[in-house]
Amino acid sequence: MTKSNRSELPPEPDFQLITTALGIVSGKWRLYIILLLGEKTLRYRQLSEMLPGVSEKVLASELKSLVALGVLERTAYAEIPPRVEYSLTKKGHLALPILRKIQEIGQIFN
Amino acid sequence: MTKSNRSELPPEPDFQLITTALGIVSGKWRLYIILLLGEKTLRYRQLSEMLPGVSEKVLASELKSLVALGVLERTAYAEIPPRVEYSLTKKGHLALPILRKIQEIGQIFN
DNA sequence: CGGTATCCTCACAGATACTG
DNA sequence: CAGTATCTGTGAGGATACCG
Repeated sequence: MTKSNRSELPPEPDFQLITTALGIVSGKWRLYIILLLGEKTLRYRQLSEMLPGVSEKVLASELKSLVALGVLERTAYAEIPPRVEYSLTKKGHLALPILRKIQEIGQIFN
Repeated sequence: MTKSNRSELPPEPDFQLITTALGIVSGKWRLYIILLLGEKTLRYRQLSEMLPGVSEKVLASELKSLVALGVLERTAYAEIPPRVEYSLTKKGHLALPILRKIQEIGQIFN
């Protein structure tokens, strides 16, 4: 009774949900990558240039993980030279508003 | 011009904010600890029992870090046996709604 | 009760060189 | 251009024993 709770979170923290969520965002570059792709689709090289300091290996493996998690979508075009674009999936877009909000936490504690 | 943007986030991701935010939540038990204390003040032993699987050392060091970051408050009572209570600071309470929302990301990707 | 003090280990971030 | 392959180190996280 009381009222419907169709999309509300339980009042108590849920360890499973937290673990899943942290699996998405934890990693020095992940959140940044997702937020960049939340604005527009980008090519690998563009991402690499927008993230000075990240090594090729780390960027590639983070992208691969995020694709596997269903956050990002990878589109390869059969051209020469090769072109690969990364964008958010539907789920990624669903999560985007919350992911953006995480930056507000940074504002509070800066 | 346009409209006021007193508390809005910039459209582009801010690496500094993201880094600060991740420094708060990243860590296997941190978010869980914060959300538990978001509901009520708890003693060390209570936290320890609500987090089966966390070792004494890890719990103590996570609590210490969160206190240092300004998320938690530690109150020790000069009693025997000793009593120590942990609660959210003002900043912690400010961040709480966003921190709770992070669980929704888990719902999306489960 | 509320922690330290030690010791361990292994996953993962990073640098660099190379390839389809 | 868009990645792999390989090697390396660092530190978060953990197990256990002990202390004020």
